[in-house]
Amino acid sequence: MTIDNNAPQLNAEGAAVARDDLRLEKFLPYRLSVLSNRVSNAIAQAYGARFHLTIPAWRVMAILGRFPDLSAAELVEQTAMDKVAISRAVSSLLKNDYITRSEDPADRRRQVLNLSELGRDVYARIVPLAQQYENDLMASLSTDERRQLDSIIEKLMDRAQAWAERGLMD
Amino acid sequence: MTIDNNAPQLNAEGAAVARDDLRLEKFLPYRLSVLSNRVSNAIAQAYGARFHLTIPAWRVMAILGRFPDLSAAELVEQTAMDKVAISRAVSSLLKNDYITRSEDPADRRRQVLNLSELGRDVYARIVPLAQQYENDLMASLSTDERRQLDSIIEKLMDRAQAWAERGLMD
DNA sequence: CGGCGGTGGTTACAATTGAAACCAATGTTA
DNA sequence: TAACATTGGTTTCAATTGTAACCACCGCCG
Repeated sequence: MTIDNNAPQLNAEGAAVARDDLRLEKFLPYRLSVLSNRVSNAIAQAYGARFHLTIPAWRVMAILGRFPDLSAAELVEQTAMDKVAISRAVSSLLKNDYITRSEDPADRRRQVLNLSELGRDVYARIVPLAQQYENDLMASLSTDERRQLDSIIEKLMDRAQAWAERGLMD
Repeated sequence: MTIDNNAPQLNAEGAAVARDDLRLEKFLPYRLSVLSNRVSNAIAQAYGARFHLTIPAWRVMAILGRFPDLSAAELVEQTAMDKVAISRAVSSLLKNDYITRSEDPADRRRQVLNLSELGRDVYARIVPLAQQYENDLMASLSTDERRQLDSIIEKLMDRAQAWAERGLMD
């Protein structure tokens, strides 16, 4: 943790007191959360209605579209979603016949997942839709801003990741 | 919607086909979601454990800390959270004695909310904590990047907001 | 071989969330 | 002032999610 020029002040009794109020509408974690929810919900509505897909299910398809022959555990790695979420997404995708599951003969616990014909079809229709939304977002930014955003997100992600691993205060 | 240079291609049968796969790890909505969850969860853990607060409850406190004498409906406006979430947060905050509720004599449906003494105290202890996390995030960015991020978020937010109001395709 | 820790994946159950119905008070219109 | 629509807020019920326990299988060590 670096220097902290918002360090708490002490009042007459020596108790810690916030130097100023928290301006939620300027507070980065809050803004990220609102932005992310707005974006995800809008997109999810677009494909969810058309194809009966939840966000986790679509994520699984998106990964399988690029990387065939993954197991559930490998999906966990790729998506940072948790085991159970993957399991549920997979079972709903199987119900829709959007993916196929086959046993790995070498390890009978492991199940190899792939998009089905139908799934590949749906995938091919959602990808441009998703990209359209992303393009629309990006269209509000200049080329420079896009580059900046990319690198900024990367940095913030690393930082937040570090918290998860070691906690903020160490 | 602007020009679309990722427009779907047609294959031999004339069916729409994605020109290229979706790279989820570069897909802005996905990255925002992961980032936002990581950040919020880390912070929520920090104050949740210490003060028995959920994210919505803390948000209510944060707003009441800056703007006393609000009603639940006004909180809805301020936070973009929904009615029910506010109602539940309020009732849990009352249970903790973090806020007070008094009837508006002019309108007996309306209930005026405020931080209690205890609530003000907790607020004063959480604010620096929250700011510490934010500072830590910001510390990974240059001054320029912070400015850029601020304006980029503003632009993206407007765009996503517009979707909610009119839909993407109009 | 036989036991045992680890891994892949699912199930069960509790907590959280969201949508819609609801109640009480107010405002509005006739 | 009797009806009816509106607003503030809560409750109910179903769907979603998270945590922990669980089963089946693998691989290793004695």
